Amino acid sequence: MEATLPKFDSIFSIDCVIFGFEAGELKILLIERNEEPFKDWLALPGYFVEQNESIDDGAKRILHELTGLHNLPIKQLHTFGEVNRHPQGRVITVAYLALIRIMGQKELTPITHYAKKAFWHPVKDLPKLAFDHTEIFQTAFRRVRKRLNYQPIAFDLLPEKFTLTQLQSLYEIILDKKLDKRNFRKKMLSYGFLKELSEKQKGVSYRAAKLYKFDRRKYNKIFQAELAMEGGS
Amino acid sequence: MEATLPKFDSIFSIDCVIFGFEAGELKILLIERNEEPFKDWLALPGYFVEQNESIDDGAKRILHELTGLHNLPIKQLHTFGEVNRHPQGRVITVAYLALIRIMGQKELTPITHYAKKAFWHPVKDLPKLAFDHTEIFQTAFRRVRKRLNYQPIAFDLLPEKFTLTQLQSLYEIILDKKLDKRNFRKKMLSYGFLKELSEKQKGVSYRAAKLYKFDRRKYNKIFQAELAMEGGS
DNA sequence: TTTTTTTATATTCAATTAACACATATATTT
DNA sequence: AAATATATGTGTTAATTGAATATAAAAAAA
Repeated sequence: MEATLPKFDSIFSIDCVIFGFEAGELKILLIERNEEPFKDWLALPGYFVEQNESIDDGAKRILHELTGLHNLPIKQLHTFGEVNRHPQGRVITVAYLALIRIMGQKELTPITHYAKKAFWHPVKDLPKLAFDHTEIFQTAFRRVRKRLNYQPIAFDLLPEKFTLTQLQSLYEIILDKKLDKRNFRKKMLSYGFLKELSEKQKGVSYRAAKLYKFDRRKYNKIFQAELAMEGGS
Repeated sequence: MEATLPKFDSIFSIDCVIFGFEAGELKILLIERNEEPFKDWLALPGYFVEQNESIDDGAKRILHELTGLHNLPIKQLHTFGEVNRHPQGRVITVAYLALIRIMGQKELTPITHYAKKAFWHPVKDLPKLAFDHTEIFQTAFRRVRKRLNYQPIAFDLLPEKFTLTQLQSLYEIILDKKLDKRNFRKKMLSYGFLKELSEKQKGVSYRAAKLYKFDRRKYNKIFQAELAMEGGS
């Protein structure tokens, strides 16, 4: 566990691209490295996989150790295997992706000393990252952008209760284009998986908007019905 | 290169799911293994990556060595990293996927002795494969099925000149459902990337159908135009 | 009470998709 | 040469979805 590479056994690593949404901005989780190479650089949270853990388990462990966050719903993104992507030797990294809700400002506290700190950084104006992490991030962002069109991933980023305007603005940020308010609301509501609450937004200096919740149970029903229709055999 | 695992350095492997279409059937490339473990079993073409090659390059090399096929247009599919997926130790495998045209019955001839032979096997009635290769195949097939709906991958499988009926039946096989002939043809032709040839089908004992070609240049034009429209910024 | 700001809502038109049946061409058989 | 068998090739309508567009109502602040 020192700054040099371990012997050339099981040189797989994991790197995680974790998206969050806070203060109207899309952000990702970064760490400041405390180890060579790229000491003091910003990087995606990542480290080596142990021999006795699956890569999925390893990804969860590493993320926890570097950020203090537990058991995030990560999914595999892509594996990066260029020969010289790591300056000290051959390291193949499996990138993982998650979209999560940034909770109240709980501090992110690395448990290991490989990271000096962990923090949320806006996706806009991302600095140059260690290794090929900029490329990994871009792959992740492209994936998210595509997936937003056919999966309900926006609700993983929003607070539990949200207004339609907040939802729309998240779509606009990720897709990087303006959407028509009337059509957006009509379409979203037509799916039938948004539950209108009796509560309203608070603390705004203008007309308060209704709050909504994402009803995952209903979504699954609808989605499974579709699958069954298309599935055949 | 013996039957035991190499020392525990660089234990990444590659496995390839290569789809083809022949005699009206969807098939994949299999090898018969000539090495323990799983000697004599059927398996996806796969082997270990060298330390000095990228995983993409490794995949091409391995596929060539095991089947004699050159430079296939493979793309990464998914990485499988369960701890016990290989009985002799920790091996993480990166699966690759390609869809190709099965040429005239050129023999598939393994160059290495790791495989006794390589051959096309129908996707229907696939036997139990070595390692977790059945699971890898299923992941690949699901991916192909989804992708068929928004990518022109059918033309990678068909011969250069094909009839609309052949095209439709390939769709029906992959999606495992019947499609309406009139709607299918109307839609396909409406895209504008199919080029009608003056030739006709030969050797059939009924009215011969027109032959078509996929015009990739036109497809790219259309597709890029769409991307530009959606892309924003 | 007036102003400011944002929420909330409907209609029309165009485009796409889904459902549906029969005449024509060609090779084969008689 | 005529009849038969088989797959090709084609259009219309109805239903659904997507795109475009403007204004009144609610709430807080001045």
